[in-house]
Amino acid sequence: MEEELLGTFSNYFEQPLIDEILEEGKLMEVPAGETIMDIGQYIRSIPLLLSGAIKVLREDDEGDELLLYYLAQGETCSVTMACCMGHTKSEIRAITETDTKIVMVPVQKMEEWMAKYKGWRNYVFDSYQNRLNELLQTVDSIAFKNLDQRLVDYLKKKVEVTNDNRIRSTHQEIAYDLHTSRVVVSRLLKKLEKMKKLVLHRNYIHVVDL
Amino acid sequence: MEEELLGTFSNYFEQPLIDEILEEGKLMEVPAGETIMDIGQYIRSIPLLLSGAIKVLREDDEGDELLLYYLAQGETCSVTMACCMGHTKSEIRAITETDTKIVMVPVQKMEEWMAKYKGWRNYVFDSYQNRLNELLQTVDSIAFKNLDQRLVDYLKKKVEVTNDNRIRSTHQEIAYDLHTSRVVVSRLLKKLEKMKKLVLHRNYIHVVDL
DNA sequence: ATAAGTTTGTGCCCTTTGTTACCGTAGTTT
DNA sequence: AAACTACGGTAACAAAGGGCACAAACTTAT
Repeated sequence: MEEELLGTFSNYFEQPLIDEILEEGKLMEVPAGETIMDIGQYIRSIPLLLSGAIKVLREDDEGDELLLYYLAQGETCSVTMACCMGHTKSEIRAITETDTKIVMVPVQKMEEWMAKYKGWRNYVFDSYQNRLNELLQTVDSIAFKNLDQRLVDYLKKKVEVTNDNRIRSTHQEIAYDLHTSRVVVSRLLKKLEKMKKLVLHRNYIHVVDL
Repeated sequence: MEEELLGTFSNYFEQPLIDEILEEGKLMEVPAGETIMDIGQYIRSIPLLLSGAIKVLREDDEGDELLLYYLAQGETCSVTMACCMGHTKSEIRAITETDTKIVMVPVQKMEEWMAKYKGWRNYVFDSYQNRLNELLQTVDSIAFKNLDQRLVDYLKKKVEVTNDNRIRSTHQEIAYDLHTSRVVVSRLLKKLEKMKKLVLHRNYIHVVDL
């Protein structure tokens, strides 16, 4: 685990901090598709993502979902951090998009390191900044763009994050992420196929050029 | 200024910090309707809101706007802070909604106090948390609600923030904030009037019961 | 092989929201 | 008073997206 920590975070973290993380953090290997955090849960540790990708989503009272953003290697979920610090319940759900390796750090340590390590402070702040910017982009996307464009953006992001130009999702799953209906997604995908941007198959989509 | 600072922030800030703010901060009194921060600007100081309210909005490339949230007394704009810390340009526009009193604190001090004062750290974190949550609510609102409900929420919030149940806006201004057209706003407002929830007048709306 | 379930394609219609156009009213300027 | 401007009301139409129904293609279980 040390090499991975070093490789991913060494530009942020000083050696004593790395040592503490090794000591206090708990390494988890999670397969794709697992819910590692859910709405309404209390959170006692925060995740540092060593490898893989995690999707973060929001749900309303009626169970309607919306993808907020993906977390990639070296990132952490600030919304979760915010919940930790405020000792409130989680506002979001996090699901592994690919197989992942995660270090879980207990909240108390996180607060302690805040005063103790400049590298940690910087990391936490940069994370907040990144998350805020991602959220702003999400807002832009749903406020200013139409579904065609949102779908294209979604597919691009998915290819990037999974590092695979075959998207292994059903139309229904995509519809949930974009908070729309399966019929609409099928329609738009067909349109993209006619434009030669992708090829549709059962259970996966081959992205050619978006 | 000291009394106002104390009144607003004394639950967060220790006395030496208050003293430093008094020394380093610059008090500004800004009338309603002024743009105090604009998209693309570099930011050299962050605002602490002593009194009044500020509206924070986002704009896309085509100049379409969307209200993100309001800042109230004792709050600060985390998106701005994030820009400061990352030394990037502002992602948002901030306009005074009412007459306001603001203390502007230079970025360097803010970073310095981060290591020095626990109260400041807590304040900054709570701010981030509040902003993230507000942004999540904004996302919920545009993703899951229809315009009727968004308009009602908007009017409620406006009454709360200005502490005035006469909303002094034209339909066009409301349309800009909600990122829709004037005609649509007029239509929905008329519907609300028929439901006895408000009374329409030229240049202002008398909110009765939403 | 057959049945049952899942996934996708598609036509039709409805609701919500956006657009255009035009009018009346109030206030302002000349 | 006439002309102009900003604001709001409304009708008619357009576009985007959602819902329903059903068929076809494919997969899995029996």
